[in-house]
Amino acid sequence: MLKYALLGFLNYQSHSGYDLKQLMDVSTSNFWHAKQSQIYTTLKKLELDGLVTSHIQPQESRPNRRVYEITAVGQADLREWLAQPLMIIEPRKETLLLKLFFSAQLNPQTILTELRLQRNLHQAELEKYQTTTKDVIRQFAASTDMADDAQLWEATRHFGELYEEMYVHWLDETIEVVKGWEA
Amino acid sequence: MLKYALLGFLNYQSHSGYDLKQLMDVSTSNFWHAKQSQIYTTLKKLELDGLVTSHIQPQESRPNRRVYEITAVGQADLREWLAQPLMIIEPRKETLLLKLFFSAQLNPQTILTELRLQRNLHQAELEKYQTTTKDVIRQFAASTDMADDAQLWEATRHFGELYEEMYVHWLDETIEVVKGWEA
DNA sequence: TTTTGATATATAAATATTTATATAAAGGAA
DNA sequence: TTCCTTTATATAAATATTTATATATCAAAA
Repeated sequence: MLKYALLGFLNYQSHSGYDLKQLMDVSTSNFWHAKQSQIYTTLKKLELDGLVTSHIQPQESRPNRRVYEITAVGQADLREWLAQPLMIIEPRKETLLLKLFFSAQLNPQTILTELRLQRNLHQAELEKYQTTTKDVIRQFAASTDMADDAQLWEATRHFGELYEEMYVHWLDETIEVVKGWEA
Repeated sequence: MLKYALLGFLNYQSHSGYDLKQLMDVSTSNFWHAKQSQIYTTLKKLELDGLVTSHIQPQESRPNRRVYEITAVGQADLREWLAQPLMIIEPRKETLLLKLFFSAQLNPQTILTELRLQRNLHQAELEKYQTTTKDVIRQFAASTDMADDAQLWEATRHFGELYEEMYVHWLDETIEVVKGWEA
């Protein structure tokens, strides 16, 4: 699926692998992420498959960049994927829940330490969505004529906010449950 | 990480690969899932590593079962993993959000069809957590003396409920945003 | 009587992802 | 002047996961 994340960005404009990693880290990391190595190898494969082309862009005082652009075939592939409705619920993987599920034998203090640590992390993440991320999208929306794009990006940001709000709420509840064991 | 899901179940009692697949499907699928093939190959690897042992249990009128039990080494490994607090936020992957992020050029009707389809799926999933899943855990809690386990399982069930509630709410909101484009 | 579904295990092949490492140059900090 | 960070690409190796296929038996349904 990284394939479509890369094609999606390249459909706006050409980018190097390095660019694409930065873009994903600041925009899609809420719902899609990838390591640098996977991005480079996937771009290579996309080029082999004719969905993108690349050329070297020489630079002074910096290493040369390999810039990728999407082909007509790549655009068609992307459009087809986007138009095809997703018919299933994406299965989640949540390590914290897996650990908690098997933690009844553990010292309650050990569980509480973990839950409180996670609460801090998720609270910070929530605040990031409510401030930094929100501002970035607001400024972007004001500076371009891509109003529809900005509205969809805001929708994905809001998902992040609602998710972290829910998560913090659930952690608070679950902390209370485990606290009850100590009495 | 499937490793720890399997060790977690085997720490309660011995199971075959087939059992473990059924167990995961009805209990952890909310936050951890695996295909049958991955379960069988992972069990084989756990045995090689000395974390579990196995023996053939002959059956009449059914194929023989290979039953796995956890070793002392396996128990120690599991306990260490459980006691080690998770220090990061698990990165998510949500295909629907990835598609939405790149969908501004699409016909609004195409987006709305997908969002409404997803709304139905998530609403059904929400109701499953609120009824079937809740009952299963309630009955389990009433029938055993594993009160702490039951409370943690209920916590993971409630996560599923809160998540789907949030998801349906977000879909409703997002549907309204895209509806606004048609006017 | 044939097919379907449930019970059961196993492996091959492909794909996806992570971890680790190598290279290289500029600029700023210590 | 040495070290650290940022910019930039690339590959090897390991791990994780999915898809597909094969085999075998019994019971119930069509």
